[in-house]
Amino acid sequence: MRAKHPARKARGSRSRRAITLRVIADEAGVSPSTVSRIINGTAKVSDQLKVAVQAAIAKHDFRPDAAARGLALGRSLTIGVLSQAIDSPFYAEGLRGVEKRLLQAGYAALFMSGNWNEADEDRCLREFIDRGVDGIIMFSGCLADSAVRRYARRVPIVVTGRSLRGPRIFSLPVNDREGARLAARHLIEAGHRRIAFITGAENHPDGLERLSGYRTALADAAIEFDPHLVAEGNWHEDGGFRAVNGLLDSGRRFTAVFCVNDQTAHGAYLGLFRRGLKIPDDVSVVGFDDLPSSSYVLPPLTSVRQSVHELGEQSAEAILAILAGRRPRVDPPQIKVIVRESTRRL
Amino acid sequence: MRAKHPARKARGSRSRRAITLRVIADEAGVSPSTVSRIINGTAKVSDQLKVAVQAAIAKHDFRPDAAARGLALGRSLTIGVLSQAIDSPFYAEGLRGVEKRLLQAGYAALFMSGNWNEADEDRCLREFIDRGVDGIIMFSGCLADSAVRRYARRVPIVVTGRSLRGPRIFSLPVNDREGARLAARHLIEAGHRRIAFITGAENHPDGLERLSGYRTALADAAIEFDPHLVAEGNWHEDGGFRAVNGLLDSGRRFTAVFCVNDQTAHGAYLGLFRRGLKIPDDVSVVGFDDLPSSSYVLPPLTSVRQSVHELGEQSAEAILAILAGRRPRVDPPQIKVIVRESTRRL
DNA sequence: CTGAAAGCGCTTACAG
DNA sequence: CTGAAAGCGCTTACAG
Repeated sequence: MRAKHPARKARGSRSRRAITLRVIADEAGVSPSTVSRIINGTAKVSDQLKVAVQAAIAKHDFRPDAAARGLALGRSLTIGVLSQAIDSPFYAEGLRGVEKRLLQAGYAALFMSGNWNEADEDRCLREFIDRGVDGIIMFSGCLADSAVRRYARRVPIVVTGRSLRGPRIFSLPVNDREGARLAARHLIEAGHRRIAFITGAENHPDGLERLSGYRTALADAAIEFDPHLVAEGNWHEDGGFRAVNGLLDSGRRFTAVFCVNDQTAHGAYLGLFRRGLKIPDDVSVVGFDDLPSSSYVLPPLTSVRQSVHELGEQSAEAILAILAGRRPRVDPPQIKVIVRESTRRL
Repeated sequence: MRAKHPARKARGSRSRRAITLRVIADEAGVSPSTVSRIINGTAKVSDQLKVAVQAAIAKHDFRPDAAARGLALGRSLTIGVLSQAIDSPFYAEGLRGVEKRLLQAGYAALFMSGNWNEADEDRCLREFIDRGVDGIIMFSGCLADSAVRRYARRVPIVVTGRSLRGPRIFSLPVNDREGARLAARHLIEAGHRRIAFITGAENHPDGLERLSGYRTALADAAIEFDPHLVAEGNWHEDGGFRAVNGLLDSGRRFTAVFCVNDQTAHGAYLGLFRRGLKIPDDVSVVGFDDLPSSSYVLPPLTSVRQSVHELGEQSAEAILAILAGRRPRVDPPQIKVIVRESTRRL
C-alpha cells in the first residue's frame, strides 16, 4: 500500500512551494485532477465540490505553479520580445503597447535587448527558445533573415520593420521610405532645396530606407542629390551633434536638415545652438519617430509619426492570433508628418 | 519488460520539444542522468562518454528545457523586475543596468510595469511569484510595506528608493532629500531667493522627500517657505507645463524653479518658452534625475544626478548576492548636482 | 564513474 | 461527474 503522501526528501531550496494542488485537493477532500479541472474550467464539476475547492484555494491564496503547468501543457504563456535596447526611447512606446495587449490576454512579455548587433539578437532569440516562450516579437533588428527563419521553426515570430515571408513568420512592415519621402517633401514644399540628411549607423535597414525616401523626394522635385549633404550619425544624440558640426564645418550651404530619427535631431539642435544658429530661422530641422519628448523640445520638433505604440499593440495581437490559430490581420499604422515649429517656409 | 521508449500520445501542441535529454542519451549510448551531469558539470564523467555526449549535443544544438529544469530544481533563473512603466525614461536606465548584470550571471529579467498605482504593483508581484521568479527587484513604487513583506516570505526582494527592513528584504535607499537640498542650495548660492517648486503626483514618497529637501535648503538659508510657490505637477512633461503656467498666472514672483524631476523641467521649459521667457536669463530651472536627454535640451539642464543605471546594477548585484547566500553590500551611488546652462547667478 | 528510479507540480486521456 | 495513473523533461539521491 502506497502512502497517500509519500515522505519526500526536502531537496535544497526553501523556495519549494508549500501549497500545491495536492494540499488543496486533500483539504477539499477531492483528487488533484478535480482541483485542476475546476481551476481551468476544463470539465463539468458538481457545484458541491466546486465550492469546497474554491474555499480551499481562497484560504491558501493558491495559484498553480507556472513551471509545472508549462511543462505539462507545453506552453509558457510567455512571449519573448526583442528590442534593440530596453532603454531606447524609441522602442519604449512599442514595448509598452506589447505589454498592455499581452497582459490583457494573460501572457507576459520577456523583454531582451539586441543592442543593435546581430550576435546579441541571436543570443536573445536562443534564450527565448530555451526558456520556452510561446512566440517571439522582434522589433526590427539586423539578424539575418535565414536565422529568423530557423528560429521560426521552433516558435512563431512576428517581426516589425521588415517584410519577411515564411512559415510561422508574420511581418508588420514599417513604411520608412514613405515617411521619409513625406518629410523631405514637406521641406521642399516649404521652399527648401538644400536639405542635409543625417543618417543612422550604417548597417541598419531602416536608415537606408529613410535615406532612400529622402532621395525620392528630391528626385520628384528635380533637386539634384548632393552626397556632401549627407552626414553620418549613429541614431543617437551625440551622432546628430557631431554630424551637424561636420556639415557646418564643411562649409556646404543648407537651409534644412532632415534627421534619420528624433534623437539625432535632438543632437543636431544642440549642435546648431552651440554655433549660435536659430531653429527654424537659420535652419529648419525635421526628425523621424515623433518621440514624446519631441513635443517638448525647443522649438517643438517637426517629425514623422508612425505610432510605435500602435505597432507594438499590433505585434502583440498578431502573435496572439497566430497562437490561437487565426490569421493575423492588421492595417499598418498610418504614417504622417507632424508639423511643429522647427521648420519654416523659406 | 518495459519498452525503452514507451509509446506516448502526442498531446496537442506541436511545440513539444523534438529533442530531449533522452534522445541525446540514446544517441550517445548513455543514460539521461549522465547527459544531465555532463551538461551541468555536476559530477565526474569519463572523458570518453563526455566526448560522445558533447558531440550529440552539438549535432542537435540541444539545450535543456527551462520549464522542466525549473521544476526539477525549484529555480527559474529569472528575476522579476518591477518599474513603474517600461517606457519611462527615468526607469529605463535602471532597467538597463539590471538587465546587464543579470545577463552576466545567467539570469533573465522579467520586466513589468506598476503604472504608479498600488493595485498594478500588487498584480505584478503576484505574477512574479506565480511565475516562479527566484527574486524580485522593485524600483520604488507605492505598494504598502506590509505587502512587500508578505511577498518577501516567498522570495527575496530588493527595493530601491525606500528603506524597508525585514527578512529577505534588502533596500537600497535613494537620497532624494539630500539631492533636493543640494539642488536648492545651488540655486540659493547663485543668489536666488524666490524659488518655485513643482511637485510630482501626491502619493509618491520620492516627491515628498524632494520637497522636503527643498524646504531644508530654504530653512538653512533662512528663506521663508512660501506655499504659493509650490505648484503641483505629475512627474511628466505636461504636468510641468501646466504647473509653470499656474505659477506664472498667479502673479507670484520667482526667479528660479526647481522641478521634482527632469521630465517636469522639460515641460516647464516649454511653458516658459510659450510665455516668451528665456532660460536662464528670465528664470533659472533645475531638474532632478539627470536624464540622458537633459544634456541635449536647450539650454542644457542643470539637474541632480544619482545614476539610476548604477542603482540598477547594484540592485541586480544585491539580489544575486542574496540568492548566493551572501550578504549584499553596496555603497549607494553618489548624489550630486550637475551644473549646466539652465541656471544663472542672479 | 554510471544507471534506474523517484520526484518536481501540474494536466489529461482512460476508465469507471 | 470523478479518480488513479501516466506523462511533460529535467535533476539527483541511491545503489552499484
